Amino acid sequence: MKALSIKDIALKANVSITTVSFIINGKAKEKSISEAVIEKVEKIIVESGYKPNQIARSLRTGNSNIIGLIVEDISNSFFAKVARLIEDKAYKHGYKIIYSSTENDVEKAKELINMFKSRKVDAYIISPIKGLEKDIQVLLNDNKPVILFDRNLPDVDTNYVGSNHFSASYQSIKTFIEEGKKNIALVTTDIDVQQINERFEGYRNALLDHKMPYKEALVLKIHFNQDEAATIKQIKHLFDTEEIDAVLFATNYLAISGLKVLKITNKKIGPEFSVIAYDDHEAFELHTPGISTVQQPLEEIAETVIKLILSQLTTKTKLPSQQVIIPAKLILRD
Amino acid sequence: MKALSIKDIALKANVSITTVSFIINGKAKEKSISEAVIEKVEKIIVESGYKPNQIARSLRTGNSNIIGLIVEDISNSFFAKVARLIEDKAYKHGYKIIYSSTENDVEKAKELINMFKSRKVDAYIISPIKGLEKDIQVLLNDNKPVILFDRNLPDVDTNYVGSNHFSASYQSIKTFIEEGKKNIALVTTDIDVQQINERFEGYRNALLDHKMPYKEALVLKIHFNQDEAATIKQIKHLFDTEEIDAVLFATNYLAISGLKVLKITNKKIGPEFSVIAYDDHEAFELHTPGISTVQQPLEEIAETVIKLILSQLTTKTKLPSQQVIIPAKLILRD
DNA sequence: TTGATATGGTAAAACGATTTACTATAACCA
DNA sequence: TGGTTATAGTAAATCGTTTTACCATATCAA
Repeated sequence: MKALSIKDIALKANVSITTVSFIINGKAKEKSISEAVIEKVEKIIVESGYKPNQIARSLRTGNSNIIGLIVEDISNSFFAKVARLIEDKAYKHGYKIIYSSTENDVEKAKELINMFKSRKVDAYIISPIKGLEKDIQVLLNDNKPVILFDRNLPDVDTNYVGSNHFSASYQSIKTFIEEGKKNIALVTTDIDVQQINERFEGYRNALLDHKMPYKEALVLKIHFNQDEAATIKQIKHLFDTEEIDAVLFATNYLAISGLKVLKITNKKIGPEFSVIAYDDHEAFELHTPGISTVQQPLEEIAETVIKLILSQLTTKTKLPSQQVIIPAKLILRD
Repeated sequence: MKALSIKDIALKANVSITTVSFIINGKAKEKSISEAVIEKVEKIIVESGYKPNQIARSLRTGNSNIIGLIVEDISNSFFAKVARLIEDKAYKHGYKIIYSSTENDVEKAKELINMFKSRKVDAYIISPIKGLEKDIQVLLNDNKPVILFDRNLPDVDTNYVGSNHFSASYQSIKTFIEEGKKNIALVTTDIDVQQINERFEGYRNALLDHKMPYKEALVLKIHFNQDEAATIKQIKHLFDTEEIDAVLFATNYLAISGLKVLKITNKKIGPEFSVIAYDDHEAFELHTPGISTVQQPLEEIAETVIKLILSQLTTKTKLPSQQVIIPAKLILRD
């Protein structure tokens, strides 16, 4: 039982394929098709449950109504939540999302871009990594909208939506200092992306601006793809060997590992040991005591991303690139 | 700068389109194309960076190498994690995932199925809701592989991968009873899906089997799509008005709301008040004290789903439906 | 009456691949 | 020698749409 085609509809209605196509695409009036024919054809379409083959449509028109989403890891709660919001909003405008996780692997990311390209996605939403500059430039040359989010690629002139990681990080450390903390650690990752680098710089600058020493020993850079057990070990080592009274975690999964260390070692968060985590997570709110976090406004990020895409998609002319920085909020708990 | 087509390659290599196609698809040997020609064409393909247009390919062959994934909410950590695992495994076999969230809305789900159908996805992975039976049957009649997961639809004869929710729930309650709990509450949702119903039945049967009364007042069914504030209010009301010494939460997001209530009201989990949550979550491990949970084996679920899909996809003959039940584990914490 | 315009519609090319059926030559065997 | 088979490759149909260019006929203004 093959699916119906436009041909079948044309046959049933005793009109040409062209006529059916015009009606489907709402061009009937403009192409002067009579009301009677329109009604007849529409009735047949509804009755038969005919749905146009999107593949054929894409082949002919060159666009797919699909938006490609490339992130580091779709199961990370930050990305999962943004993805959901983006999907919702895209869906309302007739677009679907196809996604993939790069695992911070440049080769995989390049492959993904190529797959999306050969699938003719209409636009790209990418949380990029270094080394993708050229591939993204190719997309831009091809006149495809590309929105970077969460992380920027300074060498690529395209749209970017993200938070001000430097200032959020700076604020966090400033808060620690004002609380009288003397030995503030930073647990971050070793991936070389702007967002992570900014968090580091915010940390360092806040210290220096307040005349506090920047001690390398208090900065732990965790290798990205290692398993959690190793991460926990390293964090534990840091806590065991250094005298620390406050720590900023640069990502939520690092913070979760860190909290596990505290739990294992039975170290308590309190006046003599403070924690701030980057990117909120249910676990932080529920933790006893509550964990202060830097909250990125997911809804606004998603909204902005979609808005940028739609504006690019509807105006065929190339719009100037926009860099939208949405401030992150420091949520102090307990 | 339009993308290269197979025609361009044929022209450059001075051979026919057919020849190029055979080479691309690894049928060169079988179609007796000479080694010299193969090499020449392959060289041109590599040098020019030509990538076949998947849309055209799909139109001609009728399959897309895309698998459609339909879940309740992709941002829920359970689904996000399974989705990530499924994506990984699918990717390794050359398939991509296109996903959407139903929000438990039958109409939206039907629409999604139709969109996927018109996009000619090769297979469907669906966490279904009641009311979708007919639509899924249509897919099956169309000979498309459909794997239901997390929830089953008893009236549809297709593949299913999930946990034994009845026995996990039963075990949880039994554990409570053995600890001497007398007033065990259940916080669940009002959606009518098998998985949720089984959790309820497990609760009820465990009580009755142990000669304990089933009290309707201790079962709170939260309306699915309401916002969290309302949920918190209802749970708080339950805790305030009923004497309860243990509670089973039927989903992780309900448990999170419940834990928030405890935090707000400063009620402590301990010997006189126990909690078990369904579907693990980072917040449960980190909570003080740790929250016991029913853990579904995500990796195994994803693995099984993909295995079923691939076996269906590779054998064109219709395989008998399989129902794979992977036991859930009750993790007791603290 | 003539030329222009509106009305109502259609034929056929195009999108970029896959695949079937075919051709032409060479090699081989009896 | 003639018939069969292997080798090396190609032309053209096809998938299901959209869209361009066109054709009639009717109407209308000058």
